[in-house]
Amino acid sequence: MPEGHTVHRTANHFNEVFGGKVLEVISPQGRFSAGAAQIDGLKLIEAWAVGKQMFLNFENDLTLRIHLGIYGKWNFAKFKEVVPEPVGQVRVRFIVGNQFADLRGPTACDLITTQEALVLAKQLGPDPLNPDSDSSQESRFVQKITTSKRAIGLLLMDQSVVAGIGNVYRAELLFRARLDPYALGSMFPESVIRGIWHDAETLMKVGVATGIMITRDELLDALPAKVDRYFVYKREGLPCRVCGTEVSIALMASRKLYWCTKCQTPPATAAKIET
DNA sequence: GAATTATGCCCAT
DNA sequence: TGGGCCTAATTCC
Repeated sequence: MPEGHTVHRTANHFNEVFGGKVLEVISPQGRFSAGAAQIDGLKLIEAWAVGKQMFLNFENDLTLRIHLGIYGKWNFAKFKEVVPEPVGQVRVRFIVGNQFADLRGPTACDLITTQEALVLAKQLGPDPLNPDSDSSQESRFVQKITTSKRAIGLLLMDQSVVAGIGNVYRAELLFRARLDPYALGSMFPESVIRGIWHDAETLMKVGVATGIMITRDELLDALPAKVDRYFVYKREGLPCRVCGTEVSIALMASRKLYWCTKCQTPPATAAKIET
């Protein structure tokens, strides 16, 4: 389920299982054979993530950049005697001791220099899951949103505005703030946008900790059911959990947008007059 | 067993 | 705006 929290969680897991160790790297599927050969037998220095991309720094300044896209998945497992045969299309397999990780269907799996990886990471927007001491990430986010004439629903999906939010968090963050996805960034007072940033931090940290996107506070203590877990995401035609109005669906930049037309409104009139 | 769908993003037009 | 990528799970006959 690749929104940013999943990628950070995977990076953490990689550091725990494979960090500082010499990896065996192969491409059972064959599509990454040349790349695998270049890092096979090298030590993994560190795994790190920005937004939806994960970076694996190896010795000799080589970094593997992985983006799961919409299909990509990781599978981590242990084995007893012999590594099990790969199931399905395994692009890359990492093996250390009696543990392995299989990567299937990534959009991107490229070997680049560590320097190139740093440049790429810098081009991404602020990431609510990469903490900073001086709130500069929050400031960047607020600046980008409040100076834009694009809809807030588009801005939250733009990885150069904020890195790591996807379709689920977009829908749920906007509902929690009771904001109309079509309202333009420049219509919002800074305080409201700061609120979204902090809510994103909160929700995505829960996502990293649990591996599940929990966006309704009452579900925090119970393992939520797999389906119909959210406020509005994938709930088109069902009653809004707050007001009972049918949840709406529309395409926004060819992605499905879910929202409640009654609960979610443009920013307050007072704020609009100011701008 | 076939068709549809997906939490993403690139590119061409 | 629409097609392509690329894989597995779910839904539809």
